[in-house]
Order: sequence, then structure tokens, then C-alpha cells
Amino acid sequence: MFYIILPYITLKNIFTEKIALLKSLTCVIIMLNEHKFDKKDAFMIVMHIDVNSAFLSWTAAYEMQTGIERDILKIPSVIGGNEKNRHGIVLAKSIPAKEYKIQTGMSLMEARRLCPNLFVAPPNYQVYVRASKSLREYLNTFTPDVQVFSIDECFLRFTDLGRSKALSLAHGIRRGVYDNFGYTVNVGVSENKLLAKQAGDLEKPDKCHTIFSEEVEEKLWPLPIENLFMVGRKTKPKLNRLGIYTIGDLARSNYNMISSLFKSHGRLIYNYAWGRDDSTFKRRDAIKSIGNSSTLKFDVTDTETAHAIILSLVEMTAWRLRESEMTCRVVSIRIKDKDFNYILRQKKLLYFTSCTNEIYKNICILFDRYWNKRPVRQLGVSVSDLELANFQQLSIFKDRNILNNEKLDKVVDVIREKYGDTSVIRGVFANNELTPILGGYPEDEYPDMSSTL
DNA sequence: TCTGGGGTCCTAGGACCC
DNA sequence: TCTGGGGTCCTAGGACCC
Repeated sequence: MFYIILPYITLKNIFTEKIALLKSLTCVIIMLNEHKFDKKDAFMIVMHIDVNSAFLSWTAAYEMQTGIERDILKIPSVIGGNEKNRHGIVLAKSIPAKEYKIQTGMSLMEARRLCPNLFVAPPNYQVYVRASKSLREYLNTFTPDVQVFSIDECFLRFTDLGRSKALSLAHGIRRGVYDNFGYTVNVGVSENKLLAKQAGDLEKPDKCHTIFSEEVEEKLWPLPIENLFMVGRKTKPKLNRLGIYTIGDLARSNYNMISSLFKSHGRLIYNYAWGRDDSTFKRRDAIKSIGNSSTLKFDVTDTETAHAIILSLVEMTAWRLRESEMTCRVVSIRIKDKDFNYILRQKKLLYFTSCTNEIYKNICILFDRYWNKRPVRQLGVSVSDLELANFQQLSIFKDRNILNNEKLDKVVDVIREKYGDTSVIRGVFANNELTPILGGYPEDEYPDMSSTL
């Protein structure tokens, strides 16, 4: 953080030997003005790296390595879930598929209607996690400041890089990724994360663009409003009704009106429209909730089956909770019926726990109390109000039984880690078709998937 | 063969206390 | 008996992201 004035100085062509001196002076000045730290972002370079059609690209690169002779990137293709299990949506699309107006999240049926020759490949998450990790390690060779935003997006920060050099470095990174891994990325360059991300979205694939603050009017404002980060499905029509169709329209609109109509979300997107983003490169905040959910292969109409599915979800969630060395005090359930109506119900416990049985028992109580008997399509469980396990105080409400169960859980965790997930399963799963452990376990950390960049 | 799964943040309304 | 306001906590639901 002490090098921030450097690019500015280099721009002014000051001799190199004087820079060291100025640098130390700057250092002192900044330390004296610690409360004015916001200014520093003006001289910082942020890059946003986005893998083009990530799941497709990684699948294609993997197929190439294993000798499969086809290029799914060059044909209309998607990565899609298993339709028989009612997971049939588009997870990623190739650029040719995009020309058929196929969109992520669309059902595979709809996608096929738009493009009858569509090629559909199943997802392979192990490949994606490996690919994501290798990319991150590579990016780390350019700067230690790499912040993971999602499985296929990162931010890089440079504190000692001039603007003129930034774009050529961005191109170097883009080419380097292609040469090393065989897939393309977009690199957006700017002075904050929001603008870097917007710059990366300008033109795809395999491109580098900048949007510095003085370029906002020229490059950001002409774009349709829905291209702005944090303007989604619901907000777009509301803004349209106010006559706001482009990002520039929002920037030039009345701040007080936007603020009173859309509250804090309105203030956020108004500032985004001006390219203002004061988020920092801080490490990830503590995790707030952990949960798993699953769309069921068939609609569930009886309590017994529902309880068994809840148990399989809780097995995964509670395991992840213990893995994070956390305990929870609030448990919740989400029940979605066959018509996609859903309810959420939560319950605050009298103590913190990470015990599978306790969480399961309480979620079942919620389910039994609030289920309206309509056929259930999807069930989700989650835990929140988390606290580190070693902070935990003994509660008078917690009996010996729970404490023993917590010990048992830890033993089961160790066995499962050693011999596989299904080495120890609950009795209820022994003689039926249900999966004993349900839900995904994110193997990697994707911090800051939050709305504030 | 209609429509996934993992999160975070914000707001409104009600209960309760002083 | 009626009428208050402020503050906190809790819950449900909705918006957004990848």
C-alpha cells in the first residue's frame, strides 16, 4: 500500500533515483493521513480475469488432453444437468450457442427448441475445480494480490504498475493463459473492482479492455442498464418504467428519487453507474451460513421420505459445519412445492451445536409444523448464526446426550474421510433408493460471492 | 423431460421492553 | 382508559450474484 503514488510519479517522468526517496516520503505522508486512505484507489490497478465460457472451455481443454477430437467451443453446445433427475438446465453455453439466444439457467428443453442441433455435455466439477486452482496459481506469479470471486473469476491488484503498462501486462496474462492452459480469458483493467469487471464484460472472448474513471461516460454509459453489475431480472423493468434504459440514463437520473425508491440497493447501483466502488481487497469475511438443497427426482408426498431426505442433506451440511470448525444456533428449512411456491422457516436453538442429530431433529420439527402437504419438489436445509467451535460455552440446555452425539459425529467424520462418504450410513438408508448424503461440497474457497464485490 | 445449487444482504413487520 | 415513542430482536421473504 506504500507504492501507490509511484505510477503517478513515473507518469511525470521523474528520474528513477529520486523515486526511492519520494517513495519513503510518500510512505510517511500516507501513514500520517491514514484516515484519507480512500484516495489510494485512484492510483491502483485492478484487473478482472474471467474465463470465457468457463465450463465449456475447461471441458474442451480436458477433452483435448484425453484425445477426443472435437471442439465443442466452435459449435452450438452447452453444459447441462441430468434431465431425468430434474436437473435439466443450461449451466454454461458456447459462443455459437449464444447466437441462438440460449441463456444460462434456461431449461434444456427450451434450449433445444431454440437450436435443435444443440450439443449437450454433462458437467464435471472435479475438472473445473482443478482447472480453477491451476489458473489461480498461475495468476499468483504476477501478483500476490489475487482475490477469488467465483470458480471462474478473479481480481488481481497491482500497486506499482502504471496505467500505460497495465494494458500490455493484461494482454501478456491473456496470452499466457492460452499458451499454458489452452483456453481463453477476458481481462478487464481499471482502478477499482467494479470498473475492472465491467471492462472485462465489454467484448468477448479473448479480449482486454480498460474502463478508467475518465472513460466511464464513453464506454460504460451507452450500455443497456441490465449490463450493470447488481441490476438483475427484477430491477431492470422497474428502471425501464422510469425511462432508464442505459447505464448513462441511471447516472444522469435523480439520486434522491433512486434512493427513495430503491433504498440502499438504489444508492449502490447509482454509484456503480458512475463507476464508483469503494470495496477493498480485504480477505474474506467470516462465513455466515452453510446449507445444502436438492431438487428431488420425484415429488415427495409423505413425511417419512421427507425426513429421510432432510437427514441426508443435514449429513452434508453438518459435516461442512464441523469441517469449518463452527457451530450454529439457527437452523432453517426451505420447502418448494411442485408449483415452485416455497416457504422458509427457521428456528433459534437454545445452544450452539454442530451435532447432526440435533440439527436434524429441529429441522424435522419445523417441517412437520409448516408443511402444507403439497407435493414437495425441492428441499433445502441451512444453518446460520455461526460461532467458532472453540468459543463455545457449555450451555445448561445442552444435555449429555447431545455432547455424546457430537463426539460420535466427529468419529464418523474421520471414518468417512478415510473410507469414503458411504462407509458409514444411517440405518434408514440401508434398504431404499435414497442417497445417504445429499448436496454439494464446495472443495475450494470462493470468498466474496457477495453483492458488494 | 419445464425451470440447479451455493451463497449474501436488505427490508418490513411483529413482539417485547422501557 | 387511552395514547405515545424508541430500541432491540426475531422472522419471512425478496433481491442479487456466479
